[in-house]
Amino acid sequence: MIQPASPILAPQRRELIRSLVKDEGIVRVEDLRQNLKVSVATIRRDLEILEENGKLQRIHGGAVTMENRLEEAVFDDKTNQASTEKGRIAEEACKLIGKGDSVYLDGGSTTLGLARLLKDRTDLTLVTNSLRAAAELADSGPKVLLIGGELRRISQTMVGPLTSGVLGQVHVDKAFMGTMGFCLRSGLTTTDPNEAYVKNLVADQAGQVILLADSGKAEKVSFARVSDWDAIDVLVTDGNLPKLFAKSLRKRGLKVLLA
Amino acid sequence: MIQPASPILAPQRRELIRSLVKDEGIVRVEDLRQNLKVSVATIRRDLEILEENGKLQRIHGGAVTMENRLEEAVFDDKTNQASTEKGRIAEEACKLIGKGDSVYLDGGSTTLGLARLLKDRTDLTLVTNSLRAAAELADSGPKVLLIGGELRRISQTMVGPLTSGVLGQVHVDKAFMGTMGFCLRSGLTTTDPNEAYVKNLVADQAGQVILLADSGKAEKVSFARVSDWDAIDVLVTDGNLPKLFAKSLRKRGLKVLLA
DNA sequence: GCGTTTTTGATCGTTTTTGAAAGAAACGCA
DNA sequence: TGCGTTTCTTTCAAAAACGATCAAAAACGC
Repeated sequence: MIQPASPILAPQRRELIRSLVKDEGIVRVEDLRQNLKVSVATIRRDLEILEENGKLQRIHGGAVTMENRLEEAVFDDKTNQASTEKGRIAEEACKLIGKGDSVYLDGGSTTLGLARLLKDRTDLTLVTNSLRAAAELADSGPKVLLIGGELRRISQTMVGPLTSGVLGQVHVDKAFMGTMGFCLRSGLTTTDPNEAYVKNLVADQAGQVILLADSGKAEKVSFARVSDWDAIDVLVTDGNLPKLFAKSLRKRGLKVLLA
Repeated sequence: MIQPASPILAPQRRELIRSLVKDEGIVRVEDLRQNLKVSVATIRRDLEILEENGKLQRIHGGAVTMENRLEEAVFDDKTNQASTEKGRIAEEACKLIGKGDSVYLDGGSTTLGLARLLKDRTDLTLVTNSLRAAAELADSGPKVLLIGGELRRISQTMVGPLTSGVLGQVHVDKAFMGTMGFCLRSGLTTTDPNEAYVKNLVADQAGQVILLADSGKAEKVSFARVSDWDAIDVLVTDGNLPKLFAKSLRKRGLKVLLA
């Protein structure tokens, strides 16, 4: 049966606009009016609602995706200061994730970069203690499990003994860890003992432990000891790592990947 | 759609609507009226029933599948909607919190309002399954513990059996719970069984269980049963709650506060 | 068959959505 | 900067959809 131009329901129309913005990156009010056969007033109202819901960002004459916001671009640069290196490390790490894997994602900027690469990986199960990683994947992506625990404000991660509650009940194939410093003698260190506690718990039970750290962290030692090198299976870092350092780690049985 | 000469039975019609919504993703009241040859009043009643049974989600002019329901649109509408009432409810609830208390904060818009009022309460320990509540208190406020668990995207809460890991290790003086519907006969109900599971765990071990719900939720029944009224100690709602309702609850031993 | 309960359709007042119009603000260009 | 044009916000009224209520119709049990 052919419908004589059956009108579209309001929520359906808004969903249409939302996906259009997502696909095109930008839409114009006038285009929407012609395509959707409603008045500009209605279009504007729709955009207003969608903006309130955080689905898009209105601009003069139309709307753009949240990602396209200038503001956000600035912000992203900040988090990725050494963004080229950290981004490359994240991309390299991403290649290590197989289909259907269950992975743990530690807190930190490098691992956060990895989280951004997983938005389409609905095949994965992701365990994390990072609120930012969870926020990054809030709308789509893998199944997300958060470990509980005390919120450490500065890093926006969950730490401390309570984390054992959930961590004791799950297993991950691969754990991607961050660190504040790594050193041949002292192993891995971080600033907060509670944070270290979690990293240890994870490392203990993960099938494979993969450390993501830019070369700037090499030979840096922080306050809280996390673990020795034998807890680590793979190190993904950048090409500026001293060759002797890499060689020494490889002799200890680690796989060292330079992004 | 082909019509039998004889009228069809009501349950048969509803099943038809249900499968239509499932297939099409969206249906319009007017279309249903024409195809089913019944009045709009009947269609509306059918949709109402199907919605109560969790089979679909009503929207202005029709209905959509539960999967299609415009995610945050639903949630955010709620945060804005009766915001004055919810704000008052939150303020009233806030008065119940004593110095140094440990409190649990459930997910939902009303409890989120309460979270906003706690930014200066550094004396508290707050346990929550809500990422939004945690985000609200990300910079300052009480000590925050998050329970772990699977991330439920639509509500941005952690749900499911894994939550028992942390919840088993903590005790809270007061638990502030939200709900999708509360009803004298059916008690408390919500949309997701995993969500209900968490609410139950919390209610079981909290010193005092305080339900925050605007009167619009009264006599609404959702899909997943949470608990009976005897699990609740205090109900904080608004003045629009039918007096008989309040009276009946008080008779059952609940404290009913009208904000 | 008859009284009762359930279902249905109609009506009315209310809420939501929509489109139009007028003044304000932003933009492009000289 | 100033000016014309486009776009935006605000406001209002019409239209569509809604919930509540009531009476008629149908289904039901005995």
